[in-house]
Amino acid sequence: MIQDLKTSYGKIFEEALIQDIVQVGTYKEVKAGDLLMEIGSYVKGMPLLVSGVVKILREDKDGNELLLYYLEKGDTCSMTMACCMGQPQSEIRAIAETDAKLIMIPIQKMEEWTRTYRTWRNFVFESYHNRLNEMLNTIDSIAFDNLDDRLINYLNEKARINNNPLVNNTHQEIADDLHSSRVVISRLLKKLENLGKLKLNRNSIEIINL
Amino acid sequence: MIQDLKTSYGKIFEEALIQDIVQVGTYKEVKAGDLLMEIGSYVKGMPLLVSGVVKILREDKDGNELLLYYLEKGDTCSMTMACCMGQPQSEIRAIAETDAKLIMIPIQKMEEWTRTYRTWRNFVFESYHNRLNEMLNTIDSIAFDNLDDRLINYLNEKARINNNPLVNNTHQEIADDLHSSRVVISRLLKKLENLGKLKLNRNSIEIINL
DNA sequence: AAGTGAATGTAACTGATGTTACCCTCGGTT
DNA sequence: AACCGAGGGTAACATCAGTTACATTCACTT
Repeated sequence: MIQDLKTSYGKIFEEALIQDIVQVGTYKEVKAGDLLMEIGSYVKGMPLLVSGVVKILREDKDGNELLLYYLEKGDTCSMTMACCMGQPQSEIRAIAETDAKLIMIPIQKMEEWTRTYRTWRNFVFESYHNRLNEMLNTIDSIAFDNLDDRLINYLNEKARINNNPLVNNTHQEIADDLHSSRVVISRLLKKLENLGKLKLNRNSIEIINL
Repeated sequence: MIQDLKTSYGKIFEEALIQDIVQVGTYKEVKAGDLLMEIGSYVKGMPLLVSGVVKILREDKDGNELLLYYLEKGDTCSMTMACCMGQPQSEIRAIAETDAKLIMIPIQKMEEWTRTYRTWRNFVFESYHNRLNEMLNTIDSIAFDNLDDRLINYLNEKARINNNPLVNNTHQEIADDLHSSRVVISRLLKKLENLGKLKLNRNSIEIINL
């Protein structure tokens, strides 16, 4: 655990803080697809992502999802921090996009470290700030772009986080993330294929030039 | 200024912090419609809202706006805080919705007070947290609701912040805030009027039961 | 080989929203 | 009184996205 910590957070956290984290944090490995946090559930700890990718989802009244953004190495869940502010229940769902390793910090430490460690304070602020910016991007995308563009962005982002131009998802899964329907996504994907921008296979999509 | 401060922030800030704010803050009164912050502009200070309402807008590539949320007494602009994190330029536009009074804090004080004042630290965290939640609401609204519902919510919110069931806006202004078009808003408003939910006048809308 | 379910392709239709065009009315100005 | 611009009403149409329905293909099981 200490090795993972130093690799991912060694540059931003001071040594004493790293030691503290090792003391109170619990190491956790999760598999792709694992549910890390559910809407309405009580937040027990704050996750520091060491490796892998976690996707953060919002749900509408009918139970349909919408992808908000991804967390990557060095990120944490700002929503979780809310728990320290009298909002114990999660507003979002978190699912491991890939296998991932993370360190869970008991939420009681939040306040204390914010007081005592400058680097922790900065980390938390920066975290909030990054999440606000991601939310802004999400809003831009939903409010200003048509579905074609959102799909293209989605595929590019997916390829980026997995470091692989072959996107291993079904049309249904993509439709869920974009809060659309399978038929619509299939239609748009076919259009993009006809434009030579990608190649469709069963269960995967090969990005050519989006 | 000190009186305004105590009224709006006396319960959450300790006395010493209030004194500090009086020392370095500058008092400012603005008129409804005044531009407080522009996209791409450099952030000079952090505003503490003492009275009135400020609306926060996002803009698309064609220059059309979208209302993100309102700031009210006791709120501050989280986006502004970003300036302390190497993002000097504003991502949003802020316009006084009503006449408003605010206190501008030099951004250099942010770091210092975050270190020294527990109440300031909590205020900043809570601020971020509130803004994240408002962004979530905005996303829900854009992604999950149709325009009818967004319009209804908009009118109710407007009536709430102005404490007046008579909404003094043209259809064009509403269309701008909702990132729609005048014709569409007129159409929906007329439908709501026919349902007896409101009454349309020139330059204003009377909410009856939304 | 036949059966099965998931994934995908596709057509036809619907509904919500945006666009264009033109109208009228109100209030203030010339 | 005549004029004018802003605000608003409305029709006709276009477009995007969602829905329904059904066919096809593939991988895997029986």
